[in-house]
Amino acid sequence: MKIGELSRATGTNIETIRYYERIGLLKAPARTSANYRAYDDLHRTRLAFVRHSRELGFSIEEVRSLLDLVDNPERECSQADQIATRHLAKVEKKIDQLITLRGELSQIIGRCRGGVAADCRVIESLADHTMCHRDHV
Amino acid sequence: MKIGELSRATGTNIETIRYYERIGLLKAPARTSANYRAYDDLHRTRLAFVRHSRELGFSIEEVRSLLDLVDNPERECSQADQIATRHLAKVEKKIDQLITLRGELSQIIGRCRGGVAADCRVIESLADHTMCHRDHV
DNA sequence: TCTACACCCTGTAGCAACTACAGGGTCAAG
DNA sequence: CTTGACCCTGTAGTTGCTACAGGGTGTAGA
Repeated sequence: MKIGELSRATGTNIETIRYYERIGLLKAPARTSANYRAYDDLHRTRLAFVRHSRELGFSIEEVRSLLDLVDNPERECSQADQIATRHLAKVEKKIDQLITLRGELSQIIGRCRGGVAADCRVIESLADHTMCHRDHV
Repeated sequence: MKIGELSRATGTNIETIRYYERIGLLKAPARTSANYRAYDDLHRTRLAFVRHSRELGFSIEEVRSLLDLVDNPERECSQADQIATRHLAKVEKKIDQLITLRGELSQIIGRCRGGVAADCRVIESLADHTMCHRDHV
């Protein structure tokens, strides 16, 4: 499988595949006589794992740790669970933050009654943080 | 006001203030004889506006457009409203995505029953996207 | 007066996680 | 024999900062 096929098979940008190889997330594949990368099914599986993990929001370093567990099946599963649990906590925190944000934003937008910028309630709200009812990060 | 005072007054990192000046978000202030930046209250207000906008998740370019409206008070307020409304839509989309993500993650985590990585359901789920009930980005 | 220390300056490099070239080589079809 | 699709390496750009390195300035105490 050449890099273009792997790219199509996994929905991953070619540059991204090469990037993953460069940072050591994917092992370097064999090369053809023309120096083209030649991938096999194991590479495809591994890349799919990486992509899926990334889609779920795991960082590259987290993916690296997860791949480490894949490569060492005798190790404790609890490590994977810990990574996932911590990530879930981050996601939940982010959701909370964004919901707060959404509240602030709709309040600010709701104040707009048209006219010129000089009288703009949106701009006024942005200038004056004390108008906010809640804190935001 | 020297940069350190402005930094404390607005809760902004000194490096960040200089960065904002470099990218033209803040106007370059006057300098003292020792070549120190000398800020006044207008600078403080402007930086507070920038910080608040950034806290609300507006991009630097969006902040730039908003500042443009501040500097041209005769312009239509609807531009500010448009920027904010578009941003709100982005925030709402992100919330939806994260909620989907949260669902996927808790499902994956819920499957963990301990043991070694070879039998790990978390890793299994990451390897096999087809187990997901919903799509994720 | 010396010196310690907090503060300021510029310029550049680093972070995450890619993405986008530039400038070349390879290979099969028409 | 040329066109076009594909591949290669290496480097620079993206966003929004943050972190130095290697200097200068200003003031308080010994």
